[in-house]
Amino acid sequence: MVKNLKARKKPKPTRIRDLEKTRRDILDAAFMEVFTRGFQGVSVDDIVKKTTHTKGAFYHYFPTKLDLGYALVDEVIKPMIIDRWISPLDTLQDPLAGILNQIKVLIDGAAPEELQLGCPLNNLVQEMAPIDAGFRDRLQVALLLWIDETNRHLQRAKKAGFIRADVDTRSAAYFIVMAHEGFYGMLKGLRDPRAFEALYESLDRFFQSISATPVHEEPLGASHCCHS
Amino acid sequence: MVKNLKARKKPKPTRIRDLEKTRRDILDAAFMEVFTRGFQGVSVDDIVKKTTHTKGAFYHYFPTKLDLGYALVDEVIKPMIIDRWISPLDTLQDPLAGILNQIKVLIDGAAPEELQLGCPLNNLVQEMAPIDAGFRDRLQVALLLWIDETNRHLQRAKKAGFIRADVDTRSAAYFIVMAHEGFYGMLKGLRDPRAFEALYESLDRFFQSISATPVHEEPLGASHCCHS
DNA sequence: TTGCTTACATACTAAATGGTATGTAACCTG
DNA sequence: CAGGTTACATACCATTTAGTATGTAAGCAA
Repeated sequence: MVKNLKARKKPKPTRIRDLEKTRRDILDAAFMEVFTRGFQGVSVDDIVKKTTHTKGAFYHYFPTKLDLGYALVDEVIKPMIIDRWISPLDTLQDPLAGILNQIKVLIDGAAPEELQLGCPLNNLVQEMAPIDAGFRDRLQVALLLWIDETNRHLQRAKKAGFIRADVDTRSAAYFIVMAHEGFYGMLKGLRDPRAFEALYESLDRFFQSISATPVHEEPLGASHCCHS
Repeated sequence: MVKNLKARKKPKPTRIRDLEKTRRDILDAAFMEVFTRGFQGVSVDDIVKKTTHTKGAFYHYFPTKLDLGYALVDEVIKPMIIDRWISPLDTLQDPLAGILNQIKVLIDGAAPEELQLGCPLNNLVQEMAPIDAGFRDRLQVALLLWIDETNRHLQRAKKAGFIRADVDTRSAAYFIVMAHEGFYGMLKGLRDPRAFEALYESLDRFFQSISATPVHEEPLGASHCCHS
């Protein structure tokens, strides 16, 4: 009866089955489970238990568990990289300062227990890249996307005079992504908050070493260059 | 008969059962398996298949699979850290240059397929730290060991005048260990050899930024400081 | 309304998993 | 050499695992 009521309003108003949503539900639940316990650490049953759906739905959308993993990289993690680390820099004049700031914002905004889970991309790289070619290829694409987009911003910063002319922006982009991975990885291993300060300070020092403007808006101690 | 022959030579010459060796065999095989496929990715059966022993031997020495994992951290990985990253610096005047050099030596000396396996410590941190407290504690101890010992060398370098006086050696030690983890992690994800050069170049730049001697024996391009 | 297709739910299976029970030969102590 | 203990090997078990077979209701085209 409720059904009829709704059904008469519009031609296609009530969808008891929401195609997009079901798939997305499974994908989102899978992301959280895999993020917290690793791909090999969660079972398909674990994942569906976290949704309102069942195994039938799972295997309707994903032929195998591996295919779900691949979808996780392509449809959840890649957009997340863009969303968290690339897009926020779009409107900034100096992306270099923006990257450091973004790290601080995301670290400060995250719950401590979330921080200990590390970086979703890095987790999957460490766990799955050596043992599955499908993961390996997709994770490499995701990493290169991050590096390429970071490089784009660095080139822009270089043109604008924020980065010294002798700096190879691509190498720096590699390093920045590497630092992210190492940073989150260390936070995961050392639950010491002092780790954050130490790492942040050293990252800042590196950024200053490639920066054309020796002092940032927030100088950490004195200027680090040319005062021996 | 061979047995008798040997047995007469010394009081306890022939050991059909070698207590230490059996345990070590299992530990070594487990290390390689876990290193390549992850702790959750290998089964106890997998491990014993790689040895000449059986499941009975395994559970004689290790009460559970988790206990084996803990032993891996304490008895294999921790000594490996000292062996690979700390001891080689003992005889060097300038540990800073030594660290960079050691990275190069170990990377060059490793087979490409071994490099793609990443760092044994980092692998376990990423996989197991969030899901098991026993691993978490031991891995943290291992990381802090690495950081503390690195710091010791940096303090020595600072006293000897190789590191600038304003540098916080402990922060730098954190950063160096972080860079190792990130470095190996990236090499694992990006199988591009150019990644190594890019990362190495940026690492070198960071080291120069904390170094008191602006130019190393192998200057990468011109001096990076004070020539704007 | 009819009838076909899609989107799931339920029940099941074969294999793998961590762990145990039990047997047995090696080793030590007396 | 007798008797007990240690160091394993073998066979087994309960549970979990990815994946499948089958049932069924929703949605749609005619």
